[in-house]
Amino acid sequence: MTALADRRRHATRSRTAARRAPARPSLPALSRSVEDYLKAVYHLSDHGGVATTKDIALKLMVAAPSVSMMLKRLSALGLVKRVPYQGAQLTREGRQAALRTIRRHRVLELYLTRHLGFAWDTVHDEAERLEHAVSDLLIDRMATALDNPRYDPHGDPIPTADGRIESADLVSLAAAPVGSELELRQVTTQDPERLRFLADHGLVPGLQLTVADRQPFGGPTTVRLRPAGTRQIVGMELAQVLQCRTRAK
Amino acid sequence: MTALADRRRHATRSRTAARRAPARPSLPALSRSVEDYLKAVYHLSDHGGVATTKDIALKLMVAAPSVSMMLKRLSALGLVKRVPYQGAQLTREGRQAALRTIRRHRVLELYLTRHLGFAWDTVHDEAERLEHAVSDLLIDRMATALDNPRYDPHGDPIPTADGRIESADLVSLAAAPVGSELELRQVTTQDPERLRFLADHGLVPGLQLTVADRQPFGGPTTVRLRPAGTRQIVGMELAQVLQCRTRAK
DNA sequence: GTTGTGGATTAGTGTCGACTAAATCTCCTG
DNA sequence: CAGGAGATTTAGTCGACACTAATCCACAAC
Repeated sequence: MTALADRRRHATRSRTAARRAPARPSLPALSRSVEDYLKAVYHLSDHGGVATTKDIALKLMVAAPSVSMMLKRLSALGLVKRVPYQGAQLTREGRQAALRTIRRHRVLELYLTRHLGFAWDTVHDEAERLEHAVSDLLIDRMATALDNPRYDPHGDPIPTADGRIESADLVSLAAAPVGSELELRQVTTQDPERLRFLADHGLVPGLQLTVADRQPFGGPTTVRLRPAGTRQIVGMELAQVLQCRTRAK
Repeated sequence: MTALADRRRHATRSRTAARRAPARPSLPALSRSVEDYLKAVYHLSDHGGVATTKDIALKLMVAAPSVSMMLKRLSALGLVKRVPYQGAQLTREGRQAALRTIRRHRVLELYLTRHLGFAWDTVHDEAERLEHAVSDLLIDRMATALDNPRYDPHGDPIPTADGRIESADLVSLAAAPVGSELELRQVTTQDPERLRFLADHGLVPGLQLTVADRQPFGGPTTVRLRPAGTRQIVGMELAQVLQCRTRAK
């Protein structure tokens, strides 16, 4: 709970004593909806925070009351902890379930690009539908065919089959100081248009670059690409989406 | 209609004048359930017959009233023609939709066996779930990667992207006269145990064989395999599942 | 402290697709 | 041609998930 229930705990007016969730062994077969909600909560409460009803509703494009209802169900299933009017976080089980779905999604994305000729700006929607239908066995076969990859086409880390995920310490290109020598690691957008633009300009994970210049007041950033040495001007919105690792000088 | 509404047409007590279905252009995005029902009707009314409520219910493992309800909906959507208490057949549109789903299923089965190391007795369930989630684009990519195959791992013909399907004129091994020289073309079971047995004994599509002997009264059939010349005894139930083409002597 | 406002929840519905129980129809048989 | 068996449909529910409208809570601002 941590960030969730520190104060105003009494606001729950001691509600019906949280039912036991029977410690599911492994695969209770979650519905598509449940998986989507768990993913949303995972992404929104990413770094120790709390997912609010509104944010979940926006992300999943449903009305707020639908979220309230579903969070109540997920809470009864033992997949989230929530404090009414405050927000929700995943339990350990909920987190495992979310990571299983995310693993499926990311392995699928990579497989579609590597083995079936999809461009990186078109795989998201396909993976979004398939992630609810594939078996873990199929995902593992795909992962094997891909040589157990660690990152998807956008640079996001792929959770392992046993539910571990790498947490990288990255900095947005928009926040990196001028002069930084960086390696582009993740591209955190799914907008096809942006992705196509980025690919066209060589801005894909693995790229080595140096921050050459930045206009003040959120203006564009100029980066120098390695090894070619060409320069590229990246607008603010795009720079925010490019997550980088600082590289040894 | 043909076989459906020849007699007892008045049994419909002139019901509310069949609503217009608005001649959908191409892809109205059918639900998983609808696709399953269409497939069931397709398979059950295969050779000009009629699919009955009971048979559909058995095949889909649902209760009969669920089938009645759904057939009414499908009829309203213009996907089946039905005569109450008699049965249902697909319309042209329904048949196209069913073939689209079947194409997806069979391409998936073949892809899973050829490219991801699945055995032919394990692909059915996986394909059954995936067929409702994959895009036509993905299926076409898989088909291309497979070099536009004509048959799935069990020998069933794969419908083309524009909805044509090969109709083969096959005879069951159980019905082939002694002395026939045959090529095994299709294996019409999805039972994993049988499939494993068949594969273990080399009884897979493409096999050349000769009917050497048959016990009377539905007893086992003995076949001689080509080119090895070894003999194999096949029980009645299995023989019925092996569909063959007669081969030039 | 009261109060206003925006976010959250409850209340009440609707749809899809399943179910059981109770009619109803078809068609075979005597 | 009357009955009856079995298949089919109707009637009434239910659960999962969505919605809108109305109410409720939290928190910041006075």
